Amino acid sequence: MKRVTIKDIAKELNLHHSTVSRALRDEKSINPRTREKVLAYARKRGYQINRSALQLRGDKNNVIGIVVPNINHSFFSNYVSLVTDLAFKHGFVVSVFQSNESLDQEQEIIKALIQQNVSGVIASVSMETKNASHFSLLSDFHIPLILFDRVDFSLPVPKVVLNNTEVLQNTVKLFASRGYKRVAYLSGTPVSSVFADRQKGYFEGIEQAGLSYRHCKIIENFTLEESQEALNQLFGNDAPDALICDSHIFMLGAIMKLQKLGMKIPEDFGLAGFGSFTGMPLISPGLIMLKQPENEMAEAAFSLLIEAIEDKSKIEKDETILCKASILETGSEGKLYTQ
Amino acid sequence: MKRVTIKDIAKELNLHHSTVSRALRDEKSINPRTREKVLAYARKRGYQINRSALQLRGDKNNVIGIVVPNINHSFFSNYVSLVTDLAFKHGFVVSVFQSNESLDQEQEIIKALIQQNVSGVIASVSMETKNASHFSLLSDFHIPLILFDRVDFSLPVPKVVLNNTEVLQNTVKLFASRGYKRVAYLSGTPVSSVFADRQKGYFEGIEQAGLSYRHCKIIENFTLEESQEALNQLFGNDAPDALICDSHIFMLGAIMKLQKLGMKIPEDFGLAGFGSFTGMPLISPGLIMLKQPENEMAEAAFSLLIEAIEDKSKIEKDETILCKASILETGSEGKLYTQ
DNA sequence: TATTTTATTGCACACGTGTGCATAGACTAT
DNA sequence: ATAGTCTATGCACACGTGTGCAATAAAATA
Repeated sequence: MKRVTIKDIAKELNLHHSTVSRALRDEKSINPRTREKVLAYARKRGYQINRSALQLRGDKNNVIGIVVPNINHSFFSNYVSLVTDLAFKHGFVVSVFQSNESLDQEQEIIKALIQQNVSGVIASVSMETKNASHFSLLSDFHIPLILFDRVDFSLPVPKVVLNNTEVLQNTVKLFASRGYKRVAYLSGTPVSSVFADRQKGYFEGIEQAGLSYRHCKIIENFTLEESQEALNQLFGNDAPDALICDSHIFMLGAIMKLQKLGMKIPEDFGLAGFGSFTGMPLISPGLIMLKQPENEMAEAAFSLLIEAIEDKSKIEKDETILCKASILETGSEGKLYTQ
Repeated sequence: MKRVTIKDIAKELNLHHSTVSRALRDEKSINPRTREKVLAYARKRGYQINRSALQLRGDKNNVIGIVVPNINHSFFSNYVSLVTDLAFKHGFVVSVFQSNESLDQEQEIIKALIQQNVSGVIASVSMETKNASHFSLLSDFHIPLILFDRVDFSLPVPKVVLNNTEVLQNTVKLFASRGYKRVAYLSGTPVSSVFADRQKGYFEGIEQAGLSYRHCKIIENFTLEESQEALNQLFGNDAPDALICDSHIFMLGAIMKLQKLGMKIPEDFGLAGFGSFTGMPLISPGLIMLKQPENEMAEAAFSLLIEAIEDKSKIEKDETILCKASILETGSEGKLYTQ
């Protein structure tokens, strides 16, 4: 009734456990007859290797840690889903942690990752984390780390990020080229590298397009309520004629606001934004969708990690992979502006 | 530069490793002066316990396995998020697996869970899994299992499910009481317990309400395209005047269809469905939302698991916790029909 | 002072696995 | 027949931790 081990098999077959171990690993030094006997008995008893024992010997335990601010967020859940599949295909198992945007929890998570002896970590830092130096504890334990999307550029590790600055520049310029003059922006707190970079891009884009109107509203929590409040202020006086949103929730709020005002997209108003939900293209045509290449980003992060796990000398490789968002317009079929 | 172990600390302080172990665990038999010395040095060197070694001794490793069909699905991502937080608060770590609705992968996952020596598992079985007997392998290894949402009632383990049959009965009857005569249903394949139960409830509800119209369309893949195809057939001839949807995607398709037909909700047509997305209540008022008590379900599953982990005699307790969905109507404020 | 109790620490083992080395037996070649 | 090679298996150790028991020293009691 107990879990069967290599020693159990050895005792049963009157062999030494080392012989059984070798047989199970298909070592050439083992007599084929013996190997068959061992394999047959192991199968019969449902033997499963004990990875804790392996790990204790110094072998890798093939666990990858994934740290995200919140799993229940379409971007991150998709990303976790992709990495989980990639990992499983490569014989890894994932441990998932969410920081809930809290620095304290992030620190606890790092301890847990170390105690678990994970083979490597991919992390997106929390909003609260201005300084991600606690992540360097991982390198003290020789655990490779890849930063993803929300990164701290001061950490000397490989990173995968979106071309946030450029996308905002291009979106503003696209609007300008279409004749919109008053392009506003609903963003998140610039503590996060993502939003800081985008805000930089927004202002640069305004500059480059020769526009004068500039309104960037910061939204703390990505809820419909907060976005509507911000929209009311924005439309109160000095209203925009185009808007870029950092979240599909903001876009939803904007669509509703515009419906109330009786304004049509894109004739009366230009609307662009990151993220989408099922059917959004069909609810309102003429939307500019800023699409992150999620598969590409996940795959890049994963292969960087595998590389670092297999060759630890690369842990400190301070390389940044910049993935390009595409700018699409909803309609009968999505039109591609930038790849 | 190497990871510091108990033995390292012992050597440095001229103590036996067992003494250090006891000091770190705050055993009363240790001299307070010694303990302080050990703690100070451990802190200084950044000692972190090695859970693999612990686990090898037979102690629990505090890893919980979560198996879902797909992480990137709002219901499951929310559920994984909730369980992850609960687990972390209780000193557990989660390993997440997705079966991609594939039986093969599910079997691989079970092996991985056993090799990892997880303390317990919460699983939702895949669509492809008609017979979940492979899960019983876990019990051979004395690993507690809780089934969640998508369950196989033939397995003698604790389960947490929604009152699927009842909800569909009640929704049909609610529509009937409001004067709708032709209530249709868009569902998933009844291989899954969830949809089988709901379909049963639909037909029972029709029966109990004394209606004659009955149209239950099965949709294989929950995409907007497939749902629109089904809706076109449904509205082709013998059209319904009310519809119950198993997914917010179907609801979205229906809303768009109704807009095209110029029909208003709820005056001309009754629409109900499971799942929601941000802002749905504001897109169309008068919707009947069938809301799963996600927190309650996650908490129930988690506490069942903890119970089973702490007292293995309860592993085989074949108990089913039935959580009640609420039936809400969107509007200025959600109106509650059933708790 | 002799003896018993108490306080603190060390020793040895176990958990499951893999590997370098030694050993034993069988076969080959001179 | 003796030495040498090859084949197959056993032995012993290591990984990091915790615990029952033994041992030592110090303190308390008689």
